[in-house]
Amino acid sequence: MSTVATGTSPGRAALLSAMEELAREHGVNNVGLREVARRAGLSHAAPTHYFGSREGMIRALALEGLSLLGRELCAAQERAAHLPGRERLVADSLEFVAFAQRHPAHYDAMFRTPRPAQGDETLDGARIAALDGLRALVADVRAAGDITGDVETTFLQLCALSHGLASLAVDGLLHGIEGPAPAEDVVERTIRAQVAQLP
Amino acid sequence: MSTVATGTSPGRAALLSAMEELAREHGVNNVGLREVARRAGLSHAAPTHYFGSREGMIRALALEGLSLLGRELCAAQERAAHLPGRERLVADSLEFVAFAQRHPAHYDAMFRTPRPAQGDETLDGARIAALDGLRALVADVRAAGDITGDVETTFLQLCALSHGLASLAVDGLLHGIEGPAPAEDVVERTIRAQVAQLP
DNA sequence: CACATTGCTTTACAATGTCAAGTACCCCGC
DNA sequence: GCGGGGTACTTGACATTGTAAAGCAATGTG
Repeated sequence: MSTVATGTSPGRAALLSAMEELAREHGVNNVGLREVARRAGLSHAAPTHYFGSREGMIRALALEGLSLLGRELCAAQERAAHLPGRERLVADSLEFVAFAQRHPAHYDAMFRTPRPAQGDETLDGARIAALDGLRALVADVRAAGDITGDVETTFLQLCALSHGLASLAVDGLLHGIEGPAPAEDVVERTIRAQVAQLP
Repeated sequence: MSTVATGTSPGRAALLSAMEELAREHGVNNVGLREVARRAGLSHAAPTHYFGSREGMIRALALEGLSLLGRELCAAQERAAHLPGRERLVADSLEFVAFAQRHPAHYDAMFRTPRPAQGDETLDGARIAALDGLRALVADVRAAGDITGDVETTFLQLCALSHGLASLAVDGLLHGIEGPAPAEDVVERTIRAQVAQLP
């Protein structure tokens, strides 16, 4: 073969998980192809073989993370299905932030890999799909009469707030902006206030 | 000299502005010390001389950006001083997002340079200082009786929402999440809705 | 048995970040 | 007017990186 290889294979999976470990430690843009290969016990060119380039490898991590996020948001929704409408919004938003903290490397690759990697439509599609559960939830809760605001506006408010909080939390910036309270409490308080204010 | 050099000097300024150009084009973590030096017309080691390391150079860009942001948020506040309380909150939040779009390289360095660079207290201090105007504004507007919610919570809501929107906008992700409406309209609509909902 | 595909490896190269030393210039005390 | 010390760099070297090209064993497939 000349370029990028098949979908799954033990080597590929080993590389991805090695990359995740390293990105967790050093930040996603400080991981080297060769270091990843070393940790996975393969030759230095194995990552290029599977992912085509450094950027391709990050992209692969992003795709993996997006499908994970989609599943976990749905799972959280099911767990919260019996709660009142607004509580379901709180639960899903909290789960979003918690996901970012649990999988910081994936999260970086998914939503925080600046400039390049723009205009990749399968990546864009995966992002939309991952968030579609949340969008549908907002529509449901509105249909049930628990909130009355415009669905798209409400959805974006929740997305942007959650993404903002998640980014600050993952980068350890919350303590810089807010006081020294534990990050999780600050996040929960803010999201709760937000959802309570929704019209 | 052995390590990092003085505060200002023509070379240093040239390097910083070369870096800003390059970071705008390729994203902040794809700029190379040597490329910056080339564009500034200096030798490949000039950046190391001034900033000590690659990380130090990004840090310098962050500090520059933070002082800029602080000034511009204050300027926006003065321009909006005659408006009703909530409109002043809208104006300052919008200015925050607009700043990120006007100075994407600085913004990345300031708020979106993951993992390392954590626990740098002069950077943390500069971040707090840059946002202090907004925090004070929230307190003012509340003191005037235009809003009633807790100052810290309201402040964090606005910060996180603005940061989230700014990040999405800068990364070109808004079109992926929201429809194809121009980013600026989406941002304005969302921020306006948010401020209107504040208790 | 020929042949393509998969799953890598080896070799090679240009470019990068960083370190150690060197150089040209300016100012200040003597 | 001259030596010494700082400033503002440069030059040279080195280990390491991302990427490209070619190769090679094993595994199907006709």
